[in-house]
Amino acid sequence: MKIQSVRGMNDVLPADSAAWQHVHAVAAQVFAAYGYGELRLPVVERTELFKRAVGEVTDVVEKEMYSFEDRGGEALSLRPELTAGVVRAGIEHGILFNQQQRVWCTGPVFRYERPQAGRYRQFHQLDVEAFGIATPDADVEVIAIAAQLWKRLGLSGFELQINTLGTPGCRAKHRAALIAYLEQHEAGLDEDAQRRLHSNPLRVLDSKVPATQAIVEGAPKLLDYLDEASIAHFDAVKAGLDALGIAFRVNPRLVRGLDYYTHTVFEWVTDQLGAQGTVCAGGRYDGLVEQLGGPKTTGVGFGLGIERLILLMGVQQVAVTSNAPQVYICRMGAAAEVQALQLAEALRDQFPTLRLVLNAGGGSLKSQLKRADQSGARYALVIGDDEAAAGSVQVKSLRGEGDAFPCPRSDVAAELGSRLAL
RNA sequence: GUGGGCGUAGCUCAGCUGGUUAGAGCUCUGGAUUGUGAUUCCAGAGGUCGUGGGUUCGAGUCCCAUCGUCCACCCCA
Repeated sequence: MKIQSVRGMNDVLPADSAAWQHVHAVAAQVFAAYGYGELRLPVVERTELFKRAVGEVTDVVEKEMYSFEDRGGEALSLRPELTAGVVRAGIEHGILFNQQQRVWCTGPVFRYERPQAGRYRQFHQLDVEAFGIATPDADVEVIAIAAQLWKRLGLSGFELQINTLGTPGCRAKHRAALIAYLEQHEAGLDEDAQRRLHSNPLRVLDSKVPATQAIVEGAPKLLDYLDEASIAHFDAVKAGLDALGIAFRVNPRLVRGLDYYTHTVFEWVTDQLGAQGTVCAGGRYDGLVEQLGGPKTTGVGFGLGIERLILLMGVQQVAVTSNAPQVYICRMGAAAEVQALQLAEALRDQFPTLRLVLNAGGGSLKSQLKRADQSGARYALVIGDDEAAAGSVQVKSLRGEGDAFPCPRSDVAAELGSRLAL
């Protein structure tokens, strides 16, 4: 029996890693452009952290966590999202006390679910968080970061959906009223809706079942429970997005699955990825830090699914910075092999960004050139007995830039430097 | 956890109502061209037909189980 990777946990092969490197490079650049600093965190945290942050009765905590006891009996979990760990670390190192803090984080997260298109058990997120800014300009900033990222990656076709959940107070009042209303009509609800009634009543509002929909029509609306400050906050977010020319749609049914959200919630959605169209999602979580034992401070941020982002880049065929070699050196004959070895190292010394492959493992010139071609290199350098004796190198274009020509060895660096703009 | 599709060469797949030795394309290796790739031609290598059981004179093909994978539901990035 061959040993395979764990279900839903995938390898990224060299042919695909260029896209990942591109995403990380562009993201790091964008986050820096907004003054966000990177946080690197452990993949494992105490299970208790996620129970308290994400919510005890959420699907993520109830049935999707990889939880285990370590040898010392500690209850630990592979992180199912990044925000909880970011907040934990922020509190632990005292960087959330009485100050603003802009941070980002990336890495693998884990959820035990059935894999499907755009959903995996180990997946990767980019996470952006702004702490200590209670005003709606932080909500706008965080959304703008995502928009900037799409712009720089060359992605389009998203719909930005936004909604407000108000304060925990109005949210709770609405929730109570909603549950009371739905309980009165429980018999008329479909099976799914009855199950969600207590676990996630806001989700019932989203039902597609006609009978349930009819009941939902008369249900208490969150909008009616929002206080003036919440409405003003939401209006300011919308105004900020308008000012930036970021199109959005208010979706009153937009509810996030994690308990900690307050006020603004948003999703960047695409219809190009099948059933899992949410690429980036987030919102404000003003109570979370305090709830985890930190100071009373606000937070707003988002999580972005890298796999979904990369799938979308494939669909939209966006250009990715190539990491294919630029030059491949073919060599045969004892003297030439040594000269080529020295030349390769000298070229790398002189041009730190040059991507150069030196043929290894021998082979006929024919087979070496075949490898050169398939490596994606633009030029092959050929050094055989003749060139070794003459102190020259043959420069050969593999991409239709004219015939091969001999070049004195001392001039090779200059020749490549100008041709490849090194 | 529920439902459906699919498991045949490294990859993408064909293989009829069960019937000799399981095929193609791509890739790879070698040759045509003593040292010139990508095009062309020739040759070669590469298979426990996912696994286990059953039916049958005979199973890649039918049945059962199991594992894997993909898609969808639930939920979510």
